[in-house]
Amino acid sequence: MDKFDLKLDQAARAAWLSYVGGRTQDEIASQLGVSRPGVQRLLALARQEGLVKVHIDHPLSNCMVMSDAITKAFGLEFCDVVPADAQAADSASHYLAVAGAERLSRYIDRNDPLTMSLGTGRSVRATVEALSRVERPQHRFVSLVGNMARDGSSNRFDGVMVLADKTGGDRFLLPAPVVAGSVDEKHALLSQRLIQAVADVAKQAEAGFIGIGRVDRHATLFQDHFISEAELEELLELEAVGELLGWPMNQAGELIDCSTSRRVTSLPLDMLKGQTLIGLAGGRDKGPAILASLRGGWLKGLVTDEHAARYIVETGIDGP
Amino acid sequence: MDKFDLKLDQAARAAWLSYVGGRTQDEIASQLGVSRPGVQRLLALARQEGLVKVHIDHPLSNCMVMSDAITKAFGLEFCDVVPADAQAADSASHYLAVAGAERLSRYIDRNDPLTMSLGTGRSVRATVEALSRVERPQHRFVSLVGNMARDGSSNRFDGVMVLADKTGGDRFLLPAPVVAGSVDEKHALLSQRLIQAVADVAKQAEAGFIGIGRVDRHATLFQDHFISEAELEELLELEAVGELLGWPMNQAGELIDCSTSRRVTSLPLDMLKGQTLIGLAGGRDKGPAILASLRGGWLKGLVTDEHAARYIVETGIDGP
DNA sequence: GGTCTGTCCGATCATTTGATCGATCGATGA
DNA sequence: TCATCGATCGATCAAATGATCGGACAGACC
Repeated sequence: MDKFDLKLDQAARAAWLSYVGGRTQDEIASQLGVSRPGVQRLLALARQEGLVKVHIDHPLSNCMVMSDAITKAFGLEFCDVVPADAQAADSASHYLAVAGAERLSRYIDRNDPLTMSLGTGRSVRATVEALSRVERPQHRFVSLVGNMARDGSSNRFDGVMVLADKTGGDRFLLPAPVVAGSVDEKHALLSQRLIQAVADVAKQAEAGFIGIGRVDRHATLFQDHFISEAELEELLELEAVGELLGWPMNQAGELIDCSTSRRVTSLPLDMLKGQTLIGLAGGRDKGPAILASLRGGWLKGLVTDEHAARYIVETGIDGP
Repeated sequence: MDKFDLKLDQAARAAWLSYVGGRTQDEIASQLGVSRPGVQRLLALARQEGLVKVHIDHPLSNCMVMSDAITKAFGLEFCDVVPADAQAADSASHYLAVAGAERLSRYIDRNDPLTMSLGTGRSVRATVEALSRVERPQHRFVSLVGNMARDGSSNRFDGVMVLADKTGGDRFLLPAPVVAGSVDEKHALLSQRLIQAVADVAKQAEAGFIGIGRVDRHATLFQDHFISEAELEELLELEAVGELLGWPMNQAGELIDCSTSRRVTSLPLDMLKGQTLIGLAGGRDKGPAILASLRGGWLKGLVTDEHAARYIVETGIDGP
């Protein structure tokens, strides 16, 4: 045992010289009188035994911890967690938008022609608005969700519109309401050549940025009158907690089949499993919805904030 | 400034991914959307700004033994001994600074308003520079030593300045030279309202971090022209071996009364006996000075290095 | 409006680090 | 005393890192 302690002592010394002193392993080797690989082993030992404690002294380090945990737990390609701003609740959505825009611009900046799909929602809208103007007429942007209200008016501020305006790219809108009036209407809509053409383009998209909706009294779907109060009640009855592109899902992320979901005109989520779907949502209230989306494995990337991330980590990843 | 903060944010992210997450710079680059050299620069920035804190969590048995011996022998509250580095004497002061900063941050991190006093010297300066930035505007930092040179210029990089900048706390500087030109000038200075006000704040400090100066040909006091060659000779004649805040003392730690010491404007050491004075100094050459300070009982804590510690243990504590 | 300067960015190369594998030394048992 | 097993050590190579350089962009000044 004494031998091991001696080694640990030397390991600690090597760690000091390396991490605090910034010496190279060669220098440490000559100082401690061992070979360079020997120093290597000492350092490995020091790390393994937990002698080396690294602390990043910045508020973001919290976010990084959670981001890492979420990425690993749900097999994402990335997860951006923006810091919560205690004194300015309204700016939280702005942070989200900036972070989202940064991800988005990674795709847009490319010169090769690109097809990108977009969902709807405040987050998506804010994200594209936060994007800076670049000339990319070769790109194509396509809606994954109908952008018409029930009264036939079309949302002028659809994400696709703004994005196409900013880049000069082509736009493909889905001229349909999010939720059709009846199953028959839905089938009628979906059989239209125009809509099928848009759907075809959407299938070719290599990535999609979509919002994540909660399903409760404050649901966007309900507040924006895409679904009626009775329909909301039915969804709640069936334990829906969130929705992606209008498709409701339960806590486990399983799609819910019901009278409402049968009338949703958006592209089926199954069809999009091949492409990189990126969720944008923040706020503790959205936590359950985001967690459901992650559990269902629908997303490849997530941009969220500290509040939601904390909910997800605490609720979704505590068990082993 | 906003731009700089954003950069720092990203630097923190990069540092986290690199040091905590163990990713390679390539992975970080693709994750943050910058080039690899970009990551490199971010990491350099993070280190430079002190975002990265490394702590080696192992008591080196050698250091530990001496630390214990010194703590007991001189009735200290603590004694930190950092490992020595054979080559590269310059980095030794960095080790000291890291250890000192760790002690210092124990005080600073507190939320209740705090008054701390600081001496001058390279060690103190390095220590505050190694401290990470924290927002603590409620704290007050006060000089124990005049921070003006004889030509009237004031050291912009006084420890108090840097510390106040880093925390946003209040600063109280002593607008006086360390050693006045004459006894009359000293009294004139000390009777100034302004200086008395600063002294009053200093008396309220609950802890002070001060350097320990040697008195010989390489004395800081002499090299920085705070005292003349003739004055140095006089001090050596009187067997001065060290000084605290400019107050010279002999081997036994007794203050020396002489033409020089009568002109020192710093706060009297007696007045500070109530507060926790913590000495920062390392290197075998500083051994005698440190030992004298300990023997005089002026210090409650010590941060030193292996060299000085060995000198102290061998010279000062050999008899039982 | 043009040019100039300073700053920032990314390609390239030298250095450092991490990992593998064969060799050597020591311990143990016949 | 010798053989064998095991552990540790150091040579070598691939990967990762740090540093330098040339070029491009933005802002300022003329």
